[in-house]
Amino acid sequence: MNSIKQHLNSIVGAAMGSACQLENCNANVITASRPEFGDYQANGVMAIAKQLRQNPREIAQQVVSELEAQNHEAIGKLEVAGPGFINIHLDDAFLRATASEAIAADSLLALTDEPLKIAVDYSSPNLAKEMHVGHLRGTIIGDCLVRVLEKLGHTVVRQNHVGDWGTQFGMLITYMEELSAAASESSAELSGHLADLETFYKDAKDRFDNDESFANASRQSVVKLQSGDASSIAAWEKFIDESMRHCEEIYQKLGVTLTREHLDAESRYNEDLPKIVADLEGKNLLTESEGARCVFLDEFVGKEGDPLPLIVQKSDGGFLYSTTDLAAIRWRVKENIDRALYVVDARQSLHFQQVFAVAREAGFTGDGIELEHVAYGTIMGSDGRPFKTRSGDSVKLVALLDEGIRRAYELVKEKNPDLDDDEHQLIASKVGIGAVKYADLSKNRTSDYVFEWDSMLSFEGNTAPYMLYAYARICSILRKAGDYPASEITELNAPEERVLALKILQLPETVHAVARDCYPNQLCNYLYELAGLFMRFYEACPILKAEDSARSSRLALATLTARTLQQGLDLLGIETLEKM
RNA sequence: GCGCCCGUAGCUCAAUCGGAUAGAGCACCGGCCUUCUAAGCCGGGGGUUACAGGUUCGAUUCCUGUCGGGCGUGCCA
Repeated sequence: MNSIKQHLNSIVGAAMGSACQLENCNANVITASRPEFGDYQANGVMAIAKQLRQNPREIAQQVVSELEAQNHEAIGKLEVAGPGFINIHLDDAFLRATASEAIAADSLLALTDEPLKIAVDYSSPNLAKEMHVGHLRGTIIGDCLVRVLEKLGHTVVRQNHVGDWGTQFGMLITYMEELSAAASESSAELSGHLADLETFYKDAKDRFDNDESFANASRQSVVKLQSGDASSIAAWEKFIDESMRHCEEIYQKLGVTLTREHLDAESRYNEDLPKIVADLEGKNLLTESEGARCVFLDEFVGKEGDPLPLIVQKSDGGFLYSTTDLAAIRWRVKENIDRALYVVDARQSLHFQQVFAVAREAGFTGDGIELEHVAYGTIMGSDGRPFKTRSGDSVKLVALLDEGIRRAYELVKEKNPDLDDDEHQLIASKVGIGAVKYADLSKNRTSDYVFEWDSMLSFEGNTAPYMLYAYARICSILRKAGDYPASEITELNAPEERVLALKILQLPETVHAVARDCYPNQLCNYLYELAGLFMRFYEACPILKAEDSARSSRLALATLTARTLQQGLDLLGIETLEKM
């Protein structure tokens, strides 16, 4: 299905064009700000009138006459209001027909006219350590965007840019080898040690800091690893494999679509890195400064007005994240990627500005791959500081998710004591995980937000449970309805019915906006409104007890609501429940 | 010092890239279950959108300044 807003935009825009003798008029159609203004409103006339120095109301009236003459089936009534708004009331028969079509079709969403190849770089944990809250937003938001883009028919390349290379791995491998040598441990026992990566890392770091011979061995290990020494590589692979297993466990628990095949490990670019530096040099972009090899661009200024470099090679010869990022851009261009999204913490925005600018300057961007830093804010504790444990450590993601499930379990048991424990467990895991994800996705991506168990699990307001509950209620009705012939929406007489049907038909415009702007909270807002409208419909309009045609029409409307909720939540990465 | 982001109800958050009377939830007060799941619905109070200017038909949104906060600012990722 196409978006109604898009449709109105194009017909109103065309009418404006012919009324004003202009091409490409932007009708600027939005959903009406108040119910008495109709369903949609076109705001574009005022801007055009200003440009032409004409009376906006007169132009609006001309546009309305033009549209009325064209007799569009979607439009029921038009009126000029205020300084030059055009209020649009949709035609009821059109709404009924469109909603009925949506039931017949499998999905409310049509594929995009312009399918692109889009790379989404997200999650990106460092395999030396365990995943923590710092990875939550990127993982969740990235996964939502990936789902949305794929649903619209884009080809999506997920890239999990894990950190699997660098000096710290020398230390970890050395520690790992030391442990296995000391106890001649089997690999199973070794896994036991690695099960708590955080402690493992700390212990290794302790050895590194306090034992000179261990530190030396670690440094040598790095050199051996980088020169391709077989046994070092084998140890490294073992470590990476084990660490990756931890990530997968979390992805699974979180219901995220990432798997091993989406790995875009930084080690993959190892061989490209010297070439990147050489190419920059060849383009006269490279400057040696304080022993490091840098690219200076005029637009970047540091402290005291000094030029600010993007360092691509350290004075010790090592490469950096920036070098890998440049290599990745090149790879994407070679793969004909049209758009690359970097779902990464907002604190790295300067880094990306620099990398993107250098890539363009060096001609690495081909015919203009679109590079976007999809920045997100920090998760804060209730004290307004970045979210940490009481002792000041970063909160492990496993622990966080388990706590969500545990808290949900207590609530589910209390609310619905009749269900058996298996059901409690299942509901708790979906509700707990859904609550955590939804709490994140429903906030404006770019701002910091406060992590609060109580509000995300209080099951009230704009939360996952509220929507899951709405869905479960519908399922319950449909179960009780048994066999019913509901395939058409034949009446939208009650205002609650009409408003609900219209909201359902607005899913496409919402999803397209998310695909364009990468703000998942737009979808959350939409679903919250949808669920709220259903709740009101539910209170106001009996379904099972209604008379024949009303019953079947309302069952159809309920079915369509359920599907829309299910589809919307699925795009967020949240699983629905038929009972709760 | 410079750069980026932010400041909306007591609290947590919205506001469809400039639209009409700034919306929800929590908390507070009051109603609704012999009727489809009350994890729900309805009503009430609560705002000079940090402050001061400017741009225009119209500003939470854009510009300037002030105050307050966060982040970043050359060998981490």
